[in-house]
Amino acid sequence: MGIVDRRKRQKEEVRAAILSTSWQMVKSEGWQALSIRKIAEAIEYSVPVIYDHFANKEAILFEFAKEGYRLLAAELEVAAAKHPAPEDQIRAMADAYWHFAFRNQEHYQLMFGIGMATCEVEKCMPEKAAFRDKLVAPILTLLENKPAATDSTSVCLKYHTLWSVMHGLVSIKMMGSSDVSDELNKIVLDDAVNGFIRNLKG
Amino acid sequence: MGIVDRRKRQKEEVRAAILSTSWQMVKSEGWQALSIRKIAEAIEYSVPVIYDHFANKEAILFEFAKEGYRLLAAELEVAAAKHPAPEDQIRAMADAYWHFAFRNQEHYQLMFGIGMATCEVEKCMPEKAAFRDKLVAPILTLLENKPAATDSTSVCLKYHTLWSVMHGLVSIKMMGSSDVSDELNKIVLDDAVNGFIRNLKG
DNA sequence: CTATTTTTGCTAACGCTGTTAGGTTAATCG
DNA sequence: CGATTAACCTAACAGCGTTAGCAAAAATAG
Repeated sequence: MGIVDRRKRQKEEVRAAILSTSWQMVKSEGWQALSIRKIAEAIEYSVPVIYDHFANKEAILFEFAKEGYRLLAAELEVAAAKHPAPEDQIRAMADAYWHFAFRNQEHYQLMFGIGMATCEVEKCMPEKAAFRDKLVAPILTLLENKPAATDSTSVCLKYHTLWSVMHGLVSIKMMGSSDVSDELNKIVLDDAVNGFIRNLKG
Repeated sequence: MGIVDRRKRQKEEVRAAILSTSWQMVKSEGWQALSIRKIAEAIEYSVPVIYDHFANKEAILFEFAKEGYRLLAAELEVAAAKHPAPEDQIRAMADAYWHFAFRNQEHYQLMFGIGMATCEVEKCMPEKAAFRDKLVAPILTLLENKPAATDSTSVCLKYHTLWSVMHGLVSIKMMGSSDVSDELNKIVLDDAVNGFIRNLKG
């Protein structure tokens, strides 16, 4: 039954071509410029073929958001692995988060920038949970040293605070409404993260 | 010369009708659903008339972003005026910011949510400067008690940190990817703001 | 009061967009 | 070989922002 295998393989190739072409477009012209018709032309297929692989345009962009979460989680992993102390892990991860955001602006915007129909993201996007776990780990370790604060609300609370600080800074810088230099922005992040850690230790 | 006056008045009325119709649409269907053609139909004019009042669709939305900044600045003003101590002012303003964001989601999204072509916003949007000044004031007061830290970079840095925390939290909640209850979110904000103030006092 | 100019508003089009109904061709299976 | 199924395309629908060019109405000038 090699025939059906080849068919599947060929279909997979078309799908991959759609994604790779799409990504090129997103990278070079922004996600708003992505157009089904342009994709079709680039892959040398007619328009409806694309709908055999993706429900609609958003589904294509959604794929990149998922990829973004995978990439980010991997980079956080690497950053944390370089340090034994949880506070250093948090600092390193904040650093990694910051750099990820600006080295992968398109990914970042697709992950967080647009409403994205938001079908309760965590449900249809397990990728996001992995990212969260990476951040939660060192917070948990730090809170364990401080008894009576390891309950899940505290951890959840602190994780949310940390993420907010990072995301707030990134998105403010990204929307360009910040007339502030890159260095200063990095200092702001470090300052905020240090404040967070101090607050965490009590 | 009453004639030219009436003309101006009538033109102003059309402009106002465009804005009011647009705002209704944005409120009820989201800013992405705003359509020049639908506006034209609602105000019972033909499509090109709208372009006599606004350069393009974005210019209409831009108007609401500006309005948002005016509203926000006013609410921050009121919140701060209720407290003499700068740290309480910061807390009150964070609270006001939080509530503004969710009572005025459409405004908020237009202010910060979209790239908005971002023509160096502060330049073509003096409204934003007023908002910033409101946040900066109590920070400045607090830093004055702590000598050798009143330089403008510090103030700018702290303002950015505070704004980031607030905006990060708001936008994470707004994108709906947060499975966290409202109360907890509010606690996170208070926690973060308290951490910020503690860090500020040194 | 007529003639000219200015303002005002419209129709119709251009060139896009996402999405889908329906038919045709090619390949596979019985 | 004939029937079935999968692949694929053409063409259209219904919308979008934007603009060129023209008609009508109003205001001004002679």
